[in-house]
Amino acid sequence: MGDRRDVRARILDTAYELFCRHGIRSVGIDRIVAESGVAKMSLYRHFASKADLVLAVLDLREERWTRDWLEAEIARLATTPADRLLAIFDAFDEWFHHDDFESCVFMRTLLEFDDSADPIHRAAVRQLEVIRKKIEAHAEQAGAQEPENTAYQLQGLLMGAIVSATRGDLAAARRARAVAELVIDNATSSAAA
Amino acid sequence: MGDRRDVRARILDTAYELFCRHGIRSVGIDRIVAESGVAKMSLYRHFASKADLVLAVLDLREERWTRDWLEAEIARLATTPADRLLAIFDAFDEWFHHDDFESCVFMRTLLEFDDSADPIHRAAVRQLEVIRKKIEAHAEQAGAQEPENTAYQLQGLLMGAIVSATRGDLAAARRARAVAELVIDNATSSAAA
DNA sequence: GCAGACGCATACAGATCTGTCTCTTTGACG
DNA sequence: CGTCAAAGAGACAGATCTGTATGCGTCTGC
Repeated sequence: MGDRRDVRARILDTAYELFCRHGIRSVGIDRIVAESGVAKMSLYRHFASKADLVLAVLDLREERWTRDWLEAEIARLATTPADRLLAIFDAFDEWFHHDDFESCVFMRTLLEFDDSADPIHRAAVRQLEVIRKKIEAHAEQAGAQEPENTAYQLQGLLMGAIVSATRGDLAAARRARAVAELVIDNATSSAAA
Repeated sequence: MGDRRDVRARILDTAYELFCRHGIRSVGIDRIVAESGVAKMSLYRHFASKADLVLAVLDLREERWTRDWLEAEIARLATTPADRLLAIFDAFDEWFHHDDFESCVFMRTLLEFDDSADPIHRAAVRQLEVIRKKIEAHAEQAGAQEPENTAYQLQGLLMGAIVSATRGDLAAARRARAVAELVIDNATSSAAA
């Protein structure tokens, strides 16, 4: 096999898929080993522990989902700053309609690890903050009066929509988008008053 | 001990506390047995399996939280139908500020059990629907044009706020309340237009 | 070619988990 | 008091989990 050099990548890819789809605790090391076609000792050579692997997967999720996918979708779907905020909801609508919609691993992990001192819990919190900061930057560019507050509100809408989509509501993003319009109008128009 | 007759209640109480606080998978039967001071065989005499106990806890949560607590708070905090919708957010604000805020076991369970055919997953979905139906009834009484849509939107706000509170945002309910005002105004005032 | 690192395979340790079995004790009721 | 069902206590089975140890093949750099 020529993939001698990217054993670490194979492990990480498999763990990424499994953790994102099924959560952390319900996926065992043995399953990751089996599905990645790798020796268990190779996994523990590259990652000190399961927790270490989880943290690596959360970072990879930031790279692939938050940075590469979400930002690209926002840029693709909208041009003006105000449209960009709404485009997040359009992107989520597409996401929810994917056949293999896997829900949000950050929220899943946050709820699964309830100890706020746990590094895994903290990593999930941090990843949600990364997303909120991106929303806040867009809100600022769109002229929101209180970008931080608006970002909190919009992210709340997004997270609620994810839970709704996870229980099978495919219209969740569109419904949330309608609310987001009200929020954005209110946050930007109060300047004119 | 005089609590010979309510062994089942002691088990259920302990499981309720532990499952609601820490989730399902991270709480083992042994811990429930130890903390309820009951013999393991007594637990399995009253509940066929752990899954059975989980379903009983979800039902108990509906009774205690959804029916007894939430409805009572709504009635206590508001009198008019429109105020009642907003009172949900006020109740959540108090809930989030409890020292022992335990997050939402329905959402936690929904995300923890990703198989939509699993009875536990389905029970969590059903419990969230029960809550949405209650919101819908209040929305109808408040004169919303599309009570179902409004209920979906308000519940999305509530669920997003819960995630936010779980990551430590104590202002989540107040922020969501401000958005809810926009939603309710929009849903009820479009009749006048 | 050869040393050493890397990967595969697999057995294993030790913990934990669900669920069962057995034995003893206790309490309710006739 | 005697009976019987329920509860307590704890060992146990079997599965699964994380993590380690070992032995063997293979590729790479020198």
